[in-house]
Amino acid sequence: MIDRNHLEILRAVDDAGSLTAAAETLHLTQSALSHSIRKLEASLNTRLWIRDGRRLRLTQAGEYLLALARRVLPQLEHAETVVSEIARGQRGILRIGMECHPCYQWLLKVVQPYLAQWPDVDVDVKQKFQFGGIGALFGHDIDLLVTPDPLDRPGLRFEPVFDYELVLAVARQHPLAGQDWVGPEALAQETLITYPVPVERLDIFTRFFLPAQAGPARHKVIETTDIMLQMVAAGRGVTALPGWLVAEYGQSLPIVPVRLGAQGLDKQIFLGRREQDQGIDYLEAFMALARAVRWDP
Amino acid sequence: MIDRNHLEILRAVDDAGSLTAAAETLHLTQSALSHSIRKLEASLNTRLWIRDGRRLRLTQAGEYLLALARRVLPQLEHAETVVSEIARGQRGILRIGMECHPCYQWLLKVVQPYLAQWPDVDVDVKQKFQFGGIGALFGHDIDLLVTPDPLDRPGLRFEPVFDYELVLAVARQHPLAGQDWVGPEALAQETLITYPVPVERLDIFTRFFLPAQAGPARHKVIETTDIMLQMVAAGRGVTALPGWLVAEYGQSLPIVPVRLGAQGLDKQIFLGRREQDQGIDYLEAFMALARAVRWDP
DNA sequence: AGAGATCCATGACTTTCATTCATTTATGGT
DNA sequence: ACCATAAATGAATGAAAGTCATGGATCTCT
Repeated sequence: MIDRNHLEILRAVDDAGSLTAAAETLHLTQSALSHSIRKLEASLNTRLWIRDGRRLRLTQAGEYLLALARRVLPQLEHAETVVSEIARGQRGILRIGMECHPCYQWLLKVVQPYLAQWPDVDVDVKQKFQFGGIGALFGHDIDLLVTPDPLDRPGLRFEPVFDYELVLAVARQHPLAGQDWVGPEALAQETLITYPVPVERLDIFTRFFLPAQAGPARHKVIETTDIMLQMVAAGRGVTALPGWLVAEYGQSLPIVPVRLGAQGLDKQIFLGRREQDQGIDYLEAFMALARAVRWDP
Repeated sequence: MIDRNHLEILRAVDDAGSLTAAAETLHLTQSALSHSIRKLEASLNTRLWIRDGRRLRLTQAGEYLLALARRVLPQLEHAETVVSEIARGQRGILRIGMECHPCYQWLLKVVQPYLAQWPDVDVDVKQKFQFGGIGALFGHDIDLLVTPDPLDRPGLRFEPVFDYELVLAVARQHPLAGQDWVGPEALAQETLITYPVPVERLDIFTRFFLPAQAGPARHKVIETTDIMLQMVAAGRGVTALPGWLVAEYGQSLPIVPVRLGAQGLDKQIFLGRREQDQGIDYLEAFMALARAVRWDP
């Protein structure tokens, strides 16, 4: 059984040139080393050194193990520093879950400076969850959840990270483009484009159409924000998105925002995490950055 | 201090799924493992597992160490089998020293079947020695020495591996080509080509020219046998080489052998090794093969 | 809800093993 | 021949790893 000790001795003896000198560097007595190597040789059933005069020379088996030591020991030593970094929260993998399609744009704005600040932390973003975002948080599949629905459960903590208004994005030459706001009935002849999620999780339905017992003429689903807004710009439909996002895309595409209802649809995005993770530096740092980032100037 | 034990435990717990099951496979009690991991965690100042219900889940630090274990443990295990192979003389590096230029051709004929027979033994051939071939043997720079001079020293053993005749190689159309043999004075007008070694180590001088107080007209040195014989074939000189070697090259080049002196110059090549190396399988095997190989049909 | 089974944690104790101390043996240099 | 230096050895010791017995927590099944 080759133990770390043994590799350590192999290396020290080779570096120091003699048992006595190696014992010094290992803060042991020469006797201890002599006993150790004798025992190791016995367990391997091989000589690793042969006495040549009053110095030791490695046998071929010894040479082989020395090479192993020089290969393996640095890995173990490095692992110790890495573990201590992880322990102090200075290194790790931050796995972020997303339950809110347009938030991806926002997340990018946080992750970018974050990665620069924490070079030893890897960020991983997941979007599909077998048991929902909360389940993923509980099951330790993710460490942070970006969601519009802060389901308050013991063991979890949700915190709003930004407020925004959900607006209707329409093409610039669309008849509705000039209006201050639109009501549900004004969209009765329109095509509504949304992300492919259940209607009960779309605020445009739950808070806009349903209360008025109204609905759009057609409903199409599209996966990506870019294509979605290309469609809107082409006059092929309208969609509900965060105001800041529409404003941003408005700079490159002929689309404009229109308020939904007289008061507008206000929303909040929350960042959820496990209570027990409190105190992990790189996680706290992400929260702080998330709160700080402004998304529309 | 991360020890092999610890990695072993990390892996076993992950494989078995629980402490209790891992204890089984490691032939330890569950209690022993519990104590061990507790101590390891204390020494690293980090939790590696967190209790999740009645099962253990790895923390990030734990995951990292598990990855380390899966990387490092197989190396240690493999090393153990390699060492035992080396111990049984079934694996190693055979370092052969050469003090005899033309022997290289012969060596190739031995090494070729040897490598096939001993796939786990590497062969290394060295030709330059700071303190001579004997010194290299004593200094463990080489394990075998191929030499024409068996310097008998305590601790070393030399064994003749083949006898041959040193002959003069001349171009086929050379005036001497038809003769049964040549005397020293017959070469008084010739150019002699040799390897670049001191004259006192060239038999053609020590045993042929010097006793007759004669010598060649010119003496050129060339490193390689191939070029040397190209020169001879081109009529640019003559050279002294093993008969079997000249015969072999004679098949592709217009060169022929001529006996040196009426009786010819007989030589022997020896293989030397350290006495203490007796019993090393792959070394003995090389000796046996060396004795067995026939070099001229 | 309760009983039983399963799993991990813990403390006291025992055993094993690494380490030290004191000495001997071997080897080189002067 | 003598001294300095290096490794080996054996007995003694102490720390670390292991066991045993037990308790607490959690999950499952009825």
